[in-house]
Formats: sequence, C-alpha cells, structure tokens
Amino acid sequence: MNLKQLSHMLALSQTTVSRALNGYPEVNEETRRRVVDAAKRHGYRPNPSARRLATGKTGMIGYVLPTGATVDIDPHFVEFLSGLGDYARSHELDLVLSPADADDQETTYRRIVANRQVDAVYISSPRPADRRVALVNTLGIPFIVHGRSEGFDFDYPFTDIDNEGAFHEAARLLVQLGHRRLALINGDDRETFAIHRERGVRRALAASGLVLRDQHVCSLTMTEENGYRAARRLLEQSDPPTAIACSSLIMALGVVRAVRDLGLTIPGDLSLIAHDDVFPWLKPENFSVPLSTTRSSIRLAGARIAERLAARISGLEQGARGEVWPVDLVVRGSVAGAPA
Amino acid sequence: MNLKQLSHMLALSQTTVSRALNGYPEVNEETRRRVVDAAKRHGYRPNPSARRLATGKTGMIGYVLPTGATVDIDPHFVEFLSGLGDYARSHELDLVLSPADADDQETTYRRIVANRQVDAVYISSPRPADRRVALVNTLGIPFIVHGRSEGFDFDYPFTDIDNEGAFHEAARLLVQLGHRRLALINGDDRETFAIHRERGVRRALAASGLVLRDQHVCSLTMTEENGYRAARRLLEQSDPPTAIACSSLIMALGVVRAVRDLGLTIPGDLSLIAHDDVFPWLKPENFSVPLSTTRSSIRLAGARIAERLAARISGLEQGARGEVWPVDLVVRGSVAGAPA
DNA sequence: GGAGTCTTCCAAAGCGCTTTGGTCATTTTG
DNA sequence: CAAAATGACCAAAGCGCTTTGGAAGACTCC
Repeated sequence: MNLKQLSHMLALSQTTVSRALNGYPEVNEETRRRVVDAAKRHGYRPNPSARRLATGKTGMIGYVLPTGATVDIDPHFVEFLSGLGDYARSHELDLVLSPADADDQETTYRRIVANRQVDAVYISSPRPADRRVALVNTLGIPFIVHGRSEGFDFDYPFTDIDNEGAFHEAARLLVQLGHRRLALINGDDRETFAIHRERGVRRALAASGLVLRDQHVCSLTMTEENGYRAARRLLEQSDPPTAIACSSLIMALGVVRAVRDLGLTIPGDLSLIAHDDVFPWLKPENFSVPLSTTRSSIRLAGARIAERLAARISGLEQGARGEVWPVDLVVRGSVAGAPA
Repeated sequence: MNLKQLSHMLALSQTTVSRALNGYPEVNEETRRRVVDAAKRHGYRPNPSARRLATGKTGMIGYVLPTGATVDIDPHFVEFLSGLGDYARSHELDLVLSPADADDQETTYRRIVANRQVDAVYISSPRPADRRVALVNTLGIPFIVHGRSEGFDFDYPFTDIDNEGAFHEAARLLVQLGHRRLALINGDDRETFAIHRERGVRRALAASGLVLRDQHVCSLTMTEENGYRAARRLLEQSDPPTAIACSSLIMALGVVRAVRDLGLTIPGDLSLIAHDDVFPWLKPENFSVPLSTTRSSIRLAGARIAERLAARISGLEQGARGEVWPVDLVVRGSVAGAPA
C-alpha cells in the first residue's frame, strides 16, 4: 500500500494525503481525520527510502565505529548502547554503525554526511583537539560529543561527567585518611577523560602540599591484565603507594589480583578506589573487599545523548551547550587510613 | 556531483554512465574507462538514497536490538561486533541496529523488512523454536542465525560453535581425572547454547555411568554475582561437587570469589573449567589460578557471519547450510584430580 | 544485397515520497 | 460591491538513481 493507492482510494490527491498525514495546516480537519483513519486501517506506512530521497531525512543516528584486527571496542560501549537504544526505540530512531579503519575515520564521516546517511552523529572517547569533532563541526551535521575535547576555537555540544571532580574527591578522601603516596592507574592518557582524572588527583594532592610522582602514574588500555601489571609495578617500587585510584572496574580486578599475589591486603596495606561505569555483570560491592568507587551510569549517558540528538534533529536544541554530570563517590570497604 | 551532471559532462546518457559504473556488459570498454576515470576524478559517488529507492538495495545489514530498562545487552556483543565490523568495513557495509521492545521484536522485524531498510539480518542468542527465526524465514529476507534454534520443519542457515562437544570434552576430562560429582553453572537455559552445553555434560557423565543431578545445575544470566551465588549454593550442599563447568568467564570470576570465601582452593578442592569467548580485557590465563577453558573466539564468529551475510546478499550463498565450529579445550592450572 | 545479429548507446519511465505553484470557491475587507 | 484574503484542494515537478524498450550503425551470412 503506497501513497498513490491510498490517495486514489480516498479520492484525494497525493498532496493532500501526504499533508494530512504530516500534520500540515492547509487541510480540513474533517478530511485529515478521514485520511489518518484510512491510513491506519490499511496499515499504510510511508516508504522511508522514498521519503528519504525527497526530504533528506533518514530517521537514523550514526556512529563511526573504529575497527581493525588490533582495535578493541570498549566493553563500556554495550552499556552505553543499552541506554541509547532504549531512548531511540521510543522515538523510532535507528542507529547505524559505520565501521571505519581506526586510522582513517575521516573518510567515513565525510561519506555518511555527503550521502546524508544519517541525521546526526555522536562521537565518543574524544581526545584533546580531536579531529573528528573539528571535522563534524565543519561538515555541519548535528552532533553530540560523549565526553569532552579541548583546545578548539569554537564551542560544541557535549555531555560529559565530571571526571576531574570525581577523582579530585576520591584523592581528597584518601589524603584525609592520611595517605601521602597516592598512585593513579589511568586509561589511555591521550583521551580527555584520563587527562581530567589525572588533573583531579593532582589538584587534590597539591591542596595538601603533595605531588603525584611520575612513577606513580600508569596509563594503559583498561584490561584486567594491565591493571595487574600496573599494580605490580607500583607496589614493587622501593617507596610504594599506600593508595591507588583506578580508572576502571576491570583494571581494578587486576589490581586486586596483584595485591593478593604480593601477599598484601586491601585496605590494610593499600586503599583502592576505582571508577564504576555501572555494569550489570560486574559490581564493585561484590569484590572480595567491597570496592569504593566514583560512580556514574554510562547507560544513562547513552539515553541522554540519544535524547539530545533527537532534539537537535528536530531543531528543538541548538547552540553549543555542554553539560557536565556530577559523579557519586561511594565509599565501601576498600579504603582505610594509611598504614603507619 | 550527481549522475546527471557527470553524464552531461561526458556527453553521454545517464543510462550509459550508470551502466558503465555498475559493470554492465553493453558498454564499450573504452567508454567505460572514460566514465570510470571521470567519476573518480570528480569524486562522483552515487547517492545511496536514490539508488536505494530505485533498486531496493541498501548496503546495510540489520540487527534487532532488544532494549528496555530491565534488559541488559550481553557484553559479548561488543566482541562480536568487532569482528562483524571488521569484515563489514572492508566491504562497505553498514550495520543498522533497530532497537525494539524486548517483548515485541516481531513488529520491528516486520517493519525493517517491509520498508526494505536492510539487505539482510542476523539473529543472535536463539532459543529452541525461536519465533524470530520462523518469522524472518517467512518474511524472506536473507539471514544468518548466530547459534542454533531447534524444532522447525524447515532448515535455516546458521553459524554456531559446538557447544555440546565442548562441554562434553570438558566433562570427559574431569571424569577422567576422577571427578564423580560434577556441577554445571550455565547461562539462561531457555537459550539453545545452554541446552547444548548441558547435554554435552550429561552425555559425558552418562558414558561413565554418572548423572548430572538437578541440584548440580544452575542456569542464570551470566554475571559475576550470579557466578558467585551459584557456586556458593553448590559448594554449601551436603554433597558438594568437586568440579564445575561454567558457561562464562565472567561467572567464573564469581566462582573463584566464592571458593575463596569458603576457604577452599582451586584446583585442590575444586576443579574449574569455563567457556571463554576470548575477550581482550579478561583472560583466563590471568586468573589467580590459570583457568582451563573451552575456547572459541566470538569475534571470529562475527566476521564469519558478516561474510556469510554479504555472500547471501550478493546471491553467492544460497540454501540453508549450517556450520558448526569446533571448540578448543585449553587445559590450565584450574583442573586437577578429584580430592580423595 | 537484404535479412538477421551484434554492439553500443539513448530517451524516458519508473521507484514513492515531498513540495512548489497553482486553481477555485468562499469570506473578509475597505 | 469590487478587491483582497483565506481555506481546501490538486497537478506536476522534483529527489537521483536504475532499467526497460528501443534505435542506429557495423558486421555477418547465405
């Protein structure tokens, strides 16, 4: 059932039927009712390909997915997706993932914009002066950044959490508990979130006249194995830290394993706070010693970003507003006063 | 730059240019070269929306994503996606995720087929007599099932791993090591993979005149917490198992924690084998006691499914061929002879 | 040398929508 | 009361591609 058939059936022109269905004012309310009713009865759904060719609107949001044999997609992605999908569903939006060579995403961005394959895109895991942000900004497609970039001469819309604040609070607590040697096991420090977290820790230490020493900072992809390695390296130093702030729950698994291997205990020998993105399948309260965390649901972020994208597509949201969400500090058994 | 402009520029008709570009035979090779050359020089890319309206082909594969506040996307998904994306990228395919109410995916399948939004779909985590498989089969869109369903009066194309064989081997090894009381910590037993795994364990036990007792089987969503709970329940029975086969690495984390909480050791008091889908961020060899596993890369499966989907779209693959991949049994420190 | 057969190209008709630029009554306005 | 404005509708022109149904010329074949 297409528009032609439907309009013929109603003895109306395609124009009128189309307008009636799309809520244009220049159609009699009585007529509109007839049309809407008939459309529903016959299960008429406008062909999206046709509509798309005519209007350029696709009803889809896009994400350029970096791929490659050596590229791992972040497991956080799936939680983010849950939130995004949940919102998108209720608004009849689909998500298209365009796989791209991790080293050349620009081509793909240009393609999906030139071809009008999606109405809006989001960008995740941004770095300072991220080229994708600059590109998408000049290409003129609606977008939201999940996280923050830095160092542009323009503003852009983003939704981020207060990574600096979170790690500032975490470090401040540890310092208050008497810790003097803090370490940070961070994610990839080319990404903004990691930079912000480090900044937060440094600021907290500085406030008490302390510093974060270089050998007390590790920046690695967030795997269990890297968490283990980092912790070993830190704890086997001559002057090991008595507290660690850790950027992910998965890395924290490795830290806990390293501590155990070394015959140490948490929180007796080491206090530990990790960031928790809230996974359903791994919970900090279930660690052998319940883990203190800075907590922020990445799923909620996904939903929020879908919401903002939808708003931008429909023109409801404009401008370059950035929003920064506060992060909870949840204290559990893994922190204690510094050992004597 | 569109077809009209390009053909005008070449003093050819749109027909000829289109045919030249799409490799039709009725165009002079010399002319084709001119056309292809000019197209490249001017960066001409046919508008996908237009092509789509004309041909019905979208260059996209689809996945209906179950969503909802209480629905969690499996973290395996992200690894699967890595493989799928990697192949899709090299063949200029995009993936569209259509979020659907987890309890009503049918509507969404019907929509994406009726609207010709994608050229093919895949289905994951199938159950016996899975309605999605039956639906998609009657709707007539090319598809591949990742995993297996059962109990249809038709065949369908799938790619699965030999879950039964894998768990059969694992259980057989444990029995050979003298274990008489085996337990299975399984995933959701409404899904085929879980049924197959249980079947594999039962068969191995039966071969030695043993049985898998009901109180030795747990079927739960695969979270760390559920692994812990299941292990506690099993090990606190009056006649606890001396070996456990476990359906996921994440659950195995919980099992290990439970064992430790109970003051037991692996493999002294308990042998443990888990299934490993091969995550970059959590490796069985890095467990405190290196974990024996049945191993199969879900990422490879993703790539293979993309490949088969592409083949079906282009008509290279037809019929209902199912393929079953063997699974490696990797023995590490977590298994030993049964305690006396 | 006229009938067939290729080869190579083209004009125009879709695909199914949206949107422009009207028309024709009916109301409102000065 | 003529002129202007409004309300309700329509025909047809896009959107940019593919594909159908020729057509013109060159070549073969008795």
